Amino acid sequence: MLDDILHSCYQELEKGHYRLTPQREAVLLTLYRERDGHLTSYELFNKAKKIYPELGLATVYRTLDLFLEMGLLREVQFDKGLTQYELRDHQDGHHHHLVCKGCGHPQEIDGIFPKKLLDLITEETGFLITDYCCQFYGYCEKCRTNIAQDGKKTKVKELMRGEVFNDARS
Amino acid sequence: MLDDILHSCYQELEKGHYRLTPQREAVLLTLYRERDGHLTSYELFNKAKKIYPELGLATVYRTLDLFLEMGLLREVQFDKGLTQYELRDHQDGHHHHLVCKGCGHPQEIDGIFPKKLLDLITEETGFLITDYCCQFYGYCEKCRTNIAQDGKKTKVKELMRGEVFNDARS
DNA sequence: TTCCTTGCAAATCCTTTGCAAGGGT
DNA sequence: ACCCTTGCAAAGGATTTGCAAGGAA
Repeated sequence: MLDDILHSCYQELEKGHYRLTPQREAVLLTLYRERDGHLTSYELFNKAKKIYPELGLATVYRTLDLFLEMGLLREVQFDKGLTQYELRDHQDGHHHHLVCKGCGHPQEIDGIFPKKLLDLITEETGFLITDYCCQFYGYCEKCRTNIAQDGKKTKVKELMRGEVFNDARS
Repeated sequence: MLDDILHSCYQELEKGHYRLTPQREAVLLTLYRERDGHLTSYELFNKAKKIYPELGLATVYRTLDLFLEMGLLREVQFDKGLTQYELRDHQDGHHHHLVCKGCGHPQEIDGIFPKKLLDLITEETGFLITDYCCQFYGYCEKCRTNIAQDGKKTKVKELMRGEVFNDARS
């Protein structure tokens, strides 16, 4: 699986006469290792740095832009000003997100719209769909329990910011 | 309709011993007037300023936070670093977005998941859904034509940034 | 008096950019 | 030699925060 991704990445890069540098490899490998989570650029930077310590943050951003353009990645935005990245999984199709307004932790659920539906939309609107993503907002089981217990939504919300920024999920 | 919104807003505010100040009213009215578009905080600020010229940008942000917490609004993020706001429409149900990767212009399409589906998700995951939003990415009719004609995706992409930031849609 | 609310300016956070240097081809 | 790529530091843009002042309850 990783080999597949690396290989297709290498091919894509070659098309544009780009190189597979150690920096880019470190970013890709990190994205692969953490493919079940949703990494912010900063989380990604820190983790990839462990593979290639000279890595600079700007390079991470540039690499992400490149990978995005190559269609290797997907950007997801759950929270204001926080962009998270995930490897696009060409095998298993799309998944959607359950974003908890309590703890901010995004769960994933599998699901795919029938191709018929997408075609129908294109037919009706002229809009050609290349990708899609659905977010469900609400409260996860854990937070529902917490809120039921002490009703302290606000505290949970503050926690969430902390969790996301301080990389507590790693 | 506007009266309904204002009234429910006033009630919500009262609950928390908050006030319906002219600033908040100006923001709300602007959101209502532009309910078919998707306003960035800055667009909102400029338009609301016409109603209440002393309005400050920080107040707009604070008001948006408040309204968000009250569930009056929805945040949508189509593009990195650009948060857009729209009044939540409790009458007509949900709508989804067709986000064009060419011109960046978001179209809306109506659509609603059957409540059965939402319940099923909650049942399976324990996640209680309070809101949801689906984005379809691709190319709108106009951009598809442009790309077919001269293949200049990049130029279109640059245009898009300009359009969004320079408030050309107003 | 109390405390919600505000405008302004400063601070902060995330992301992009300019530039000179490094390194394949 | 050419040009892709990089790290660093500076710039940029959006959002938040500190603070003193205004104003309703």
